[in-house]
Amino acid sequence: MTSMTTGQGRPDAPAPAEPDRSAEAERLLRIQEVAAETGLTPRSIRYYEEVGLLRPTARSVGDYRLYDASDLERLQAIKALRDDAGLSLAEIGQILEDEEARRRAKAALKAIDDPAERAAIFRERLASVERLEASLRPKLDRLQALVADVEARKGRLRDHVAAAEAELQRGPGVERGKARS
Amino acid sequence: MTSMTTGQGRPDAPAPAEPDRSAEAERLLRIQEVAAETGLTPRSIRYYEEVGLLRPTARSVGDYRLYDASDLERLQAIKALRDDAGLSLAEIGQILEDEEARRRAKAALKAIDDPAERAAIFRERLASVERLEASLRPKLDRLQALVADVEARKGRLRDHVAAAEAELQRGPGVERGKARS
DNA sequence: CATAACCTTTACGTAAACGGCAAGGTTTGG
DNA sequence: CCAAACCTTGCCGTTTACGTAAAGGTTATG
Repeated sequence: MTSMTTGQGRPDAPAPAEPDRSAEAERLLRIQEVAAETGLTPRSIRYYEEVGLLRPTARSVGDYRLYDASDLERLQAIKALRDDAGLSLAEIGQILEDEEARRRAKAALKAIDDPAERAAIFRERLASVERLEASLRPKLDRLQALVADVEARKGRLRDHVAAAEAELQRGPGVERGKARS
Repeated sequence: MTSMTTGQGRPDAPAPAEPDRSAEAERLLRIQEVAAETGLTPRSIRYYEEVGLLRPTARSVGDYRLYDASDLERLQAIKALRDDAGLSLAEIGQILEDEEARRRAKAALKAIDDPAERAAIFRERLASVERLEASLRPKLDRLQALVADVEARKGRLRDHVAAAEAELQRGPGVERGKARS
């Protein structure tokens, strides 16, 4: 679920002659099923399409949107970036484009033999994930600090609760000593 | 900067007889200075007041908003919760109220001697920070997973870059072995 | 083949979080 | 005391990310 490698690149599949064969029965889902599975609403999914975050793999004869597994992944990635990282759809769009550029570069590598060119492609891919990291890391760090702070306070309060309950057990009448916080 | 203990509770100070004395020259800032210091806009600060997130410590004769250090802290906390944790102003409001309730409970403790009552107050405070933690922890965990994922990819790409550059150094003509990316 | 359940596009509505402007009062340096 | 810089309270506008309803095709099922 953390794969984040959610390709929107299907440059001509081997033509869907007969629907569903080749082992794993590639069922296509309609928008409501996708919504149920991702926890998004159909409206949101259509909206994401509207702003260019994903196109459904296919359309039915009657123009129903049809999604495959990779679309699912992509939507889950979008949701994660939105909810967990709190990014705007615009930022998410950038990230996904970057992601695709990396995928294309990776694919292109197979056809390239010149070592210098290969090195250049690797460096570019590296720079791209570093940009991605740069967009997430600060938030992570600060959130981590925030939570650590809360944790510390929780620990102190646990101690205080324990102490207070111990005092309760020992019976009252005992004057309490200084205790901060 | 991670204190997060930003009190909006000033129950009657010893009356500001002469402005500025008592060691640390408690200067009050006007909205623009506060904006500069917090990275917020004056508009946002007024808006936060409008929705009840903070009231300035004082007003000048001419009704200018005047903020003190604790207001600064509170605004920084708001900003952290908004930007890092990605919470809505409504959620932030809840959290700050909780925070204040804890502060009041803490203050009340000093006057209470009954151990049972003290224990109860501690338990309530504990429950409160646990709610706060519950609102932050899931995001942190998932963000962490996301970043770890990105990190891993970065590591792999670093290796590939290194390998490619090594190959460059060794000179061309060498057929490259299989390498999964 | 009828019909319920689902889908389509189009379009208007909304909540959140401000941005920006107008009209007018306040502070402060010179 | 006066002008520049800053502030106030409206109040309308905007962007983002959808919600919701309308009008009308599509699919699955008995």
